[in-house]
Amino acid sequence: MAAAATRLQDIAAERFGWDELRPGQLEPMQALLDDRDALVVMATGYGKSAVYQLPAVLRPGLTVVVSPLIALQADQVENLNDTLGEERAFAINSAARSAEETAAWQAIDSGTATFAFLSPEQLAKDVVVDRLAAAEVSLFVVDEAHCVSSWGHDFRPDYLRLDGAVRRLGRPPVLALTATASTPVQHEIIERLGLTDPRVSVRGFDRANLELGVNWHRSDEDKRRAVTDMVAELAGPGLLYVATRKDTERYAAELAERGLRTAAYHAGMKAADRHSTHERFLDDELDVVAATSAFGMGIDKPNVRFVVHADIPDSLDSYYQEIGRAGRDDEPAVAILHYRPEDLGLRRFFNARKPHEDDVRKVFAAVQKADGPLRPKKVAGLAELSTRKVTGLLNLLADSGSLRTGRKGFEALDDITPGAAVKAALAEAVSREHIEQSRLEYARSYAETPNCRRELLIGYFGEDFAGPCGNCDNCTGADDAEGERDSVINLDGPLAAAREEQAEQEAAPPDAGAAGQADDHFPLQAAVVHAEWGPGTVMSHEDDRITVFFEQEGYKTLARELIAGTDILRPAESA
DNA sequence: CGCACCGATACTACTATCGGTGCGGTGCAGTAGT
Repeated sequence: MAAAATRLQDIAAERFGWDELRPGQLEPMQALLDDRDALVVMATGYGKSAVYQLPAVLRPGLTVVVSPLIALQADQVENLNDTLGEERAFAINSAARSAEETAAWQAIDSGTATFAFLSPEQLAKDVVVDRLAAAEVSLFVVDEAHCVSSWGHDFRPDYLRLDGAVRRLGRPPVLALTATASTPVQHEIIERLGLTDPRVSVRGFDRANLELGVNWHRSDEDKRRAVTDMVAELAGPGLLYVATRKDTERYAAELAERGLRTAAYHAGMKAADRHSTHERFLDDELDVVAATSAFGMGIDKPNVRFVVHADIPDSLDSYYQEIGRAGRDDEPAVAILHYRPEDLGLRRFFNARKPHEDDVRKVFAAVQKADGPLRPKKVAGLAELSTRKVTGLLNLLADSGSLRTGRKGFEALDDITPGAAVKAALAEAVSREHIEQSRLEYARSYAETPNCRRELLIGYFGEDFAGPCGNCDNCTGADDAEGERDSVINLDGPLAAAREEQAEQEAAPPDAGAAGQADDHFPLQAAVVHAEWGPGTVMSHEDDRITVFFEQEGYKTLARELIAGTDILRPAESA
């Protein structure tokens, strides 16, 4: 083991110029080299990419990297080819010119390519998977793996079909990488990608240099004024996240009037403008970008001094990811949420997208009538619906137990009636909506808690952190009502030490039992069963209650008093 | 779900309120047209 580590270290220095591998990188690398799957949750900038780049170069064959954005793929390809000093990384996507595409496939076919970057949509195509399978695929990497959970269910359903592609590629070891994943999201990534006994490493959850705060507002007007005032005063560069496209432009205009160098950013803007804003922000030519959630993935800028949210995001997963773009240089930075309970309404609206019963019925009927398994595209033709919509509905029908998936596509189970299938699918959709709502409720509890915000935030990610942290508004008693943010007291000593320890802690796999402080019967991360809500995992402890993530219902908070001495909640029998 | 906007109404001269309507995020891929 020690010899292998030394060898990895040597090659890291020789091929990539990395003097030292960091704690948390070596173990998953070793796992991959031993043909074992791995899940790595690591802050951006810490060196996630190294975890696959090194094993990819060491092993013969092709490493397939699934990456959600074409722009991100282009950056990764360029960086790799620069570092390696030869053309060994290629991207396959719709943006490529045909000559580039031909060259990429030739490199893959002939074995000179080491890395192939693709979107999940590419891997939904038989021709693509077949051609990759012909090259020897020795490693399968899913970058930004939280997208599996956050986008797969309705936005980009091909994310949920990646496990099929992995099997058809000969089941190489799979590595899932992300900067943000709460324990339920980690579980979902493991399940959806079909990871087997993965080596799980979680690094650097606490960002102690981020000062956390929430400002409450009664009216929308007050909130807008406070947001503009705050952003105008804070030292940049920084990010202002808002919920709607219109607001990005509105805030950008108002801040420009205050003399700031600003730009709006959202997905409806022209690609050239988006690119230019991105570049100007990285080059310190902008003080603040007012953006929707479209901005940020792939941004690794060290000196972002603040991330202000004018509207609450849909979950703490999103919030943590967005504020995580501040203070990467470890210098002080602020993360302030401007909150109105009314803002939750928009998020509820976004969560409440239910499928139409008729569409579900059509899709199930098409699959059931077929002689053999069908691919989504084929079903889409038969049901006269878009492939994307059909893929989502097929996933839903499969999740609710009416369809099974194999190498050749979807097949109906023999004993399911269309009525039962539709009913189960709609129930599954309701369950998903409950889970989404409960994630939103957790975000709300962050906004509304009178206690240490860092404790709550880190607790959401399944780690044990006992506040007070000394660097959030609730710990320092910063006066929110008057918007005074100057008199922040920094506590040092034991708290700082606790943070150090937290950062260094290598978390156990999510299903490996107690990772935290023991409770009488329900330690953190313990598997439990509730009489009504079914199986779940203990997520956090508060003084008089515990929070559990239930697989069918999402997050629920239970009063200790009410469950003590009853059978309502009990430890799950170990399977 | 909440908000902005519009036109109607109410009932009195300028402004207020009500009900209806439309809108709201994230990206891929593939195709049509310059």
